[in-house]
Amino acid sequence: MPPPDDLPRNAVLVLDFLLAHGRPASAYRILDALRPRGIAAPPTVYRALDRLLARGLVHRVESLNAFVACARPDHGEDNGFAICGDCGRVAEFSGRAVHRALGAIAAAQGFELAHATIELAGRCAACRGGEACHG
Amino acid sequence: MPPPDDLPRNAVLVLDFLLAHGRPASAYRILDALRPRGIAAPPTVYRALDRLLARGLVHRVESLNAFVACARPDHGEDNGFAICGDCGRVAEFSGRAVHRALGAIAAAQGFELAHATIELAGRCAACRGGEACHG
DNA sequence: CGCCGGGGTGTTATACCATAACACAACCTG
DNA sequence: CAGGTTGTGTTATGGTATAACACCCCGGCG
Repeated sequence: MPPPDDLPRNAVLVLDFLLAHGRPASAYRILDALRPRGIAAPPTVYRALDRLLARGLVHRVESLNAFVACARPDHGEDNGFAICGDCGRVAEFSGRAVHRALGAIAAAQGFELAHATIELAGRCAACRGGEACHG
Repeated sequence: MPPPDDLPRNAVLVLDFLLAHGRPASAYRILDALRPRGIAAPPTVYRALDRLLARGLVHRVESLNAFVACARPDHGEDNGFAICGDCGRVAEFSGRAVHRALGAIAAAQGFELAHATIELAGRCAACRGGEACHG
C-alpha cells in the first residue's frame, strides 16, 4: 500500500481542483481549469489522474466519462455512486450489502470478481425538495 | 410499451449483428461490420442503437463504451453484467437482491432512483477453467 | 392532383474522450 | 561520470458521440 502523501505537483493540482469542484469533472474540464496553472495538454491530466486513481483518492464515473474526488475517509474500493441528474453532484456509498449480493451472484456463475462498478442515476434529496441546488 | 417488432431496416441490421457477435461491440466496430451492408457513417449506427436501447433490446455497457444485445427473455431493466476481461463476453443477470439493496441505500439518502448501472469486471468460469475461450 | 408532414435515412463536419510515442530534466546511485 | 528511474512536456493520432442539414418515401387530405 502506497504512503498517503507524496504526490507529484500535477497530481496535487488535479486533486485540489476536484475537491474544490465538489462533483465529477471530465479530464478536459480539468485541463481547462488548470491551464492557468501551467497544465497544457491531455496526457498531463491523465497521468495525474492515473496516480490518483491508483491510490483511491479519485474515482472514475463510468457513466459520465468523468472523475470525482473520493468522498470516503476509508478509501474503500468498489464503492457506489448516486448521481443526481439535476445538480450533477454524486454521493458516494460503500454498500456492503450490495457487494455481498454481487459476490453471491458472481460465485453462482463461477465468475471471479475483480471489480464492481455501481452507479445510480436519479435525483438527490436536495433537488427533489427545493430549487436552490444548481449552485 | 412499444410493440415488439416493427424495427426499421438499420436497427434490424445492428441487432442481428450484435446477436451474432455474442459479446459487446463499440459503435464503430458495428459500423465497420455493417459497411458492406450499406451503413456508412456513425450517426446511422447511433440512431439504430438509440431505438434498440429504448426498447431494451440492446444495453449499453458503460465501462466498455460498448453495446450488447439483451440476453434476457424478460427484457428487465437495470440488469447487471459480469464482464470477462479475458474473452470479452458478458453474462447478464437480473440481480433482484442487488436492486433491493440499492433501493434501500437510495431511499436512506432520499435519492430518487431512476436507473442503476451494475457492471462486474473479472474472469468468467470458462476462462478460469481451461484455455480455449478466445474464439 | 398538389400540398404538407413525419419518420427514417444519408452526409459532412465537429466536439469530446483517451493514449502512443518521443524528448527532456531532475534525481539518485554505483 | 554512466546509467536507471520518475516526472514532465509536446505532438500527433485514434476512438467515441452528436449537431446540423438535406433528401426520400409515404400517407392524409383538401
